Amino acid sequence: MAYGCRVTQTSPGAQRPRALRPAGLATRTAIEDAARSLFAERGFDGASVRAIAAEAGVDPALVIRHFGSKEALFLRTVDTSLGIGTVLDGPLETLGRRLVAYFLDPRRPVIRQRYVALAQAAHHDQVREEMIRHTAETYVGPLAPRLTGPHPELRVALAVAQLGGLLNLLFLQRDPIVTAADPEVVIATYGDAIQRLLTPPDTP
Amino acid sequence: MAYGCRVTQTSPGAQRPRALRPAGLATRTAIEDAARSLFAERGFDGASVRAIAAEAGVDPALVIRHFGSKEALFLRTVDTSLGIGTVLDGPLETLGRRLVAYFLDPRRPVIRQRYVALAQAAHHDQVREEMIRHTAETYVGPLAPRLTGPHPELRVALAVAQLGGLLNLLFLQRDPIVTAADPEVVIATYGDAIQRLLTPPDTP
DNA sequence: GTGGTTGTGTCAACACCGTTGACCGTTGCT
DNA sequence: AGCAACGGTCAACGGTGTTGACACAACCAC
Repeated sequence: MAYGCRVTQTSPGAQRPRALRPAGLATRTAIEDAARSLFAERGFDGASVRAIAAEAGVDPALVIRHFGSKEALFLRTVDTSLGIGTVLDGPLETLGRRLVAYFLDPRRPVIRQRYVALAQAAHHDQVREEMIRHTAETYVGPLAPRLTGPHPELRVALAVAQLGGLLNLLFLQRDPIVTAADPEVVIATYGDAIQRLLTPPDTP
Repeated sequence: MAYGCRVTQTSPGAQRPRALRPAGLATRTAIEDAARSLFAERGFDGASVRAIAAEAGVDPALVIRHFGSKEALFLRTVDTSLGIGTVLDGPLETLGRRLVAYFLDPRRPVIRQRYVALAQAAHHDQVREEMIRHTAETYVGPLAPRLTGPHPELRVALAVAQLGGLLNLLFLQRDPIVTAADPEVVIATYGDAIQRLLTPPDTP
């Protein structure tokens, strides 16, 4: 009954070791680097734990030992925010187009990789919950108070849905029409449709 | 070099046997029924070939024998259209709201199941191509000619993207905000945003 | 009727997957 | 010195989709 820190009495989730030694930390980051690389390169399903372990030069079992599960490793490794960050800080009136422009920017090819990996992992519960949390924290929290008119939270959530729809068609489905279209036209057209959710025309 | 009908010379895809006998047809439909049921119930990943075979009362190998692969069985079994059909026939001016209303209708719980299964299978190439084909055939083809203004095909594709975004947030991510919201509000708000893509206000 | 072809079905196996338990050496604290 | 915990390896488990070898049944030509 009296044991160490590996497993506590009630929560099997808190299994990450505290006070790790230098060697442990080194291999941990090696595994994280390998995971980041392979998840981006091959997606969630395509990157096997064994391949990640091989890339990091360790035993597959050690990956699970350190991170608990492949899903947990993914969550600790892949940035679910896709690097949005400061885009949301600008003026609300042009946010629609700026959001679309950010994700369509060819100088950020990492976004596509991360989104594909994220979408593949989306039907695992922990990842799903993290995405919900991220939406609430990154989008709804900061944005809803700045909106006028009814149902601000819902309208932000719907704007996020609309944004996700574009990423889905563009990066996952690779729809030929949208892919071949002039990015500026997509930014203007789709951005304005998102804008309508954030600042409806009858709410000046 | 000279063999029967199982595999033709050039196309390895046409491997389904012709002129099947009654017994074969019966088990084929049994497998299809089991697959339809389990794919809807557990999704693409959750429904294993072995489970489908067990439900149909046959050997797992027979499933692959008959359909070539799990992916092919899925494509032959699940309706990728989600039953849209006649919704697109009505007046263009109210199509945005009608589309959203169709997918939010609680009398059609099958839609959610099929969408989840479809989304899980979406990163397999054949399924992806089928979805692109379906978008082109069901939405872009009939709708784009009815649109006025510039880039009609692109605007239809973007409307489809937007619609998919809602389904994604609602059925896959199960976002609490949208889930808890009044469906009528969602239909009005999101439907009007879609409508803006189809009939922009500056194109009367 | 006989033989060959072909569809139908079964069985065992392959290669791979995420994960776990048993085990061992090393580290660091007391 | 002793001991607990960490860092790591190994083999294995139960699961996956898929394949090849093989057996039986139905049809067709002779």
